[in-house]
Amino acid sequence: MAYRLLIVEDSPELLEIMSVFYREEGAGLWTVDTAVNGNDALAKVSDESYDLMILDIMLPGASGFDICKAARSKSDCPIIFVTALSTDNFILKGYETGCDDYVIKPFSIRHLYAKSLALLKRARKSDDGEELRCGNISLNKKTMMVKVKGRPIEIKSKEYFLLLYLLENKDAVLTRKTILEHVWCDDLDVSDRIVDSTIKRLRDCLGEAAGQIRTVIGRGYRISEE
Amino acid sequence: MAYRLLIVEDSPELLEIMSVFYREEGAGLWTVDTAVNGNDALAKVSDESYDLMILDIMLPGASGFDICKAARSKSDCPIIFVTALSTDNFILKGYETGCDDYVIKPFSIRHLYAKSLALLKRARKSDDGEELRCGNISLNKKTMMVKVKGRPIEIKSKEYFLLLYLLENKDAVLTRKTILEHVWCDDLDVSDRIVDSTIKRLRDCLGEAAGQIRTVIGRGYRISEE
DNA sequence: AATGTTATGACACTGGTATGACATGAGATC
DNA sequence: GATCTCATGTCATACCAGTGTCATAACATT
Repeated sequence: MAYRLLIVEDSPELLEIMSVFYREEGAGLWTVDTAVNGNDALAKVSDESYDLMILDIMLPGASGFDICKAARSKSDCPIIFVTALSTDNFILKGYETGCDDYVIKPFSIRHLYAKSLALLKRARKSDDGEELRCGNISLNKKTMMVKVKGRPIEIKSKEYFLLLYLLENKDAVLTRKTILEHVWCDDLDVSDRIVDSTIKRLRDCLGEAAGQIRTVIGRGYRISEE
Repeated sequence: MAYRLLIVEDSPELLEIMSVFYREEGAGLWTVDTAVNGNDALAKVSDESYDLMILDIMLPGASGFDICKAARSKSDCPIIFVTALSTDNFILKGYETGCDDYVIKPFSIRHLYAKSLALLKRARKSDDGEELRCGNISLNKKTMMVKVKGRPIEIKSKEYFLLLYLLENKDAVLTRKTILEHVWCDDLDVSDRIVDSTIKRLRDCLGEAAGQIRTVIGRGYRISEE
């Protein structure tokens, strides 16, 4: 799954260099979209959604600051300003507008690329990709496949949703009550001993990874690595 | 609640400038801890837990890279390298080691400060808030996880709820009676010596942070920072 | 030194949890 | 529609960790 990148830069040469670099270096990691002026960029920002934006500040039409503001009103996608304006005031204005980083021209493209990866890594932590992992267990929300040590396993519906809920709250102790509310949300007139039974069945499914589901006596259950 | 910042820098003057700036500018936003050499820094990283680290690379003793690696093995706290080494190779090595940003000396401290805030903002998104902290102990009400110096510890149900009650009344002296009413609310026909036993077991769990729970003879117990 | 208070370790027991067998009911198959 | 099959909920039982009690040691206060 490629990350969507938007580069806004009014110098066509630099734009070309950057987009080629991101396309080549990542070997398909990035889908690069570009704009050469502020208004185009604004239109793209409002229409599309991106995983990372690299914005020049001085642009024909709207400025980089305007684009950043527009983007922020919609999402919190990481934003890097790339510009020749190196006075403290400009830089601080950039951060106030809500950017994540500020790179001054001339710059090393490898350096910029490394920054992009670091930023993406941190931003991705907060959003939920479709693959949840914990130790030897991985669950794909899209395909609803669960794997242990990379091998797919058979899993029934209730066990699947219980595992999903546990994984979405990795390391957290979940009480039977909370689990019931989230996994049996519709009919709450079941005994909360059902959680025990389902945990048992889930552990059976997980085989050697069963130990990752810990019982926390008096409080509930939690899933963790190792 | 203040954010814990670690600055590692072998030039005492620069270290002083930076720590003063963070303390003044944030007006209490930061608790600044410092180290002037690699080995001190390594010790601090393994003992304490921080919300942000600013690391010089060239240091007497262990290098900034070493410190970064050590920190990463334990937490994913944001890390900024600050150094005069500006060759591409060094910068890329920094990012490979897992830093979040790389600032080249000489640098603007306001710029660095703005970066710190941006990074903190992003890092905080991914963690699950509402943490009660007191000295080396932290308790997350949502995940029911208790950490000492940033390391999770095993804790049983009664001990957990006792610790929670103490932390919610940090620095206050709590009598056995009050504690019983709040932690054993349902069955009050227990002897109030049970509080002593549970305090003992809680102290055992807390290990080196056990001393934070003080006995106040004739009155009860209280929790405080050192 | 005497007295009251707390720490500590051993022990017993209770209540929460694991587990397997069984009941139920919704779909699938004929 | 009858039958089969499987997923899911319930229950009884056994087990054991967590919790409460107590006796004794250590400590604080007078």
